[in-house]
Amino acid sequence: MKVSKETSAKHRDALVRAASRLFREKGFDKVGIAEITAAAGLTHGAFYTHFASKQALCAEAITRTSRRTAEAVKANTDWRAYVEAYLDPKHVRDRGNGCPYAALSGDVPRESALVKSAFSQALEGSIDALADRLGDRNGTAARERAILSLATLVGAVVLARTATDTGLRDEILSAAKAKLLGPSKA
Amino acid sequence: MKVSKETSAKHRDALVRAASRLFREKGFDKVGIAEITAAAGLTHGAFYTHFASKQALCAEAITRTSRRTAEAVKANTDWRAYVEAYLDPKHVRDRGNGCPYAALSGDVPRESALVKSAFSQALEGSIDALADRLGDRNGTAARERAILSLATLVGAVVLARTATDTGLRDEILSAAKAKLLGPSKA
DNA sequence: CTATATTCATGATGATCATCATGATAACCA
DNA sequence: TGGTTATCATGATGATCATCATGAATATAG
Repeated sequence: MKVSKETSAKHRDALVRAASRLFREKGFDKVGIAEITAAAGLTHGAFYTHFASKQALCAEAITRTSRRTAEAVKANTDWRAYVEAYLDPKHVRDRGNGCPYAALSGDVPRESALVKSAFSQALEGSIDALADRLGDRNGTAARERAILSLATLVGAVVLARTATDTGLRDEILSAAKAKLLGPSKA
Repeated sequence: MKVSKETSAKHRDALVRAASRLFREKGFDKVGIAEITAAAGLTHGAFYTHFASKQALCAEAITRTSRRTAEAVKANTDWRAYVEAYLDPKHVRDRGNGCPYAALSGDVPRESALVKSAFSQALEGSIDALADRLGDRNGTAARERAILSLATLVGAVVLARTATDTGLRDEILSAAKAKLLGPSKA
């Protein structure tokens, strides 16, 4: 069953996309090759013609998703809207389509160097994009502001996702919103 | 090989302690029953006389560790020192003995309801303890301040742990320190 | 002091999983 | 167009793992 170069490329892309979503949703360890290939409309046999290993796919999925994240940051013109969407219960619920940093940073330190370095580079890129987007303010360097905003956003969503009751969840989200969009300065 | 009630209790405690450390260090999925029992000086056969399931042990390990965390917060009298230790590279490196929220929040949403609810209750307790400790300030309620501090601390350490190079890691830690212990107010 | 119940060790069991082997099909190149 | 090669499906394979079964040993109750 050979397939045209074009179709093969589509399959590869579908695998990376499916992996990206499933990894964010369930974590690296709770998603198998069979599940990923099935979600891409293939069977497990097709996997190793496209990727050297599961870890290699992890790395690629991270790179792809975080590139999209950085692009979204650069394209975005309304910081307030961005933060509000980020800190929305919908984002807390929809892990599979949300921020890769909030979804995966907990797992990354335990994975292979390949995955770690893909993630770390991706994070650098997103911090750069965010720093460009935010700029200096009140004597705090853009890069520091970017790092801080990211840490607060990620920390809030990660904690909010552990809440079993929506009261605590919303409290966490509101506190972060108040801080980031806060009383005086954004 | 029956063992005295006292010894049995010691074994149980050793299991919970070993699990707490190993789970924080490697995550729930990357630690097996055999590894935990071995770390406690037993074999896998001893496990099910003490716990109904791995998930039950997860829940108990979470509860125990976070109780200790909350107690440490309550006992602590030097907030600045606490934050500095939390945001120290040593804490970033030593996952197994560090903050359970930074180590496990990423995994918890994917585990069973038993684990989730243990974690969520634990988090509530720690927030309460921190709120008592911090108090109101600048018109921001203690509880909101506690949640925000926790989100920033956890977000910073979680992100710092993903950095492959110490430059980015230290940048993240410093930014959070500046924010929390900041220019004017602690 | 004896009978019983409990704790632990050894050793299945069945499930899951990443990865590999093989063969069929069809694209692509000469 | 025919031979070659790449891509996919089916079906191992070997490892890992949570959990259970069994038996030995001894603490503890009576």
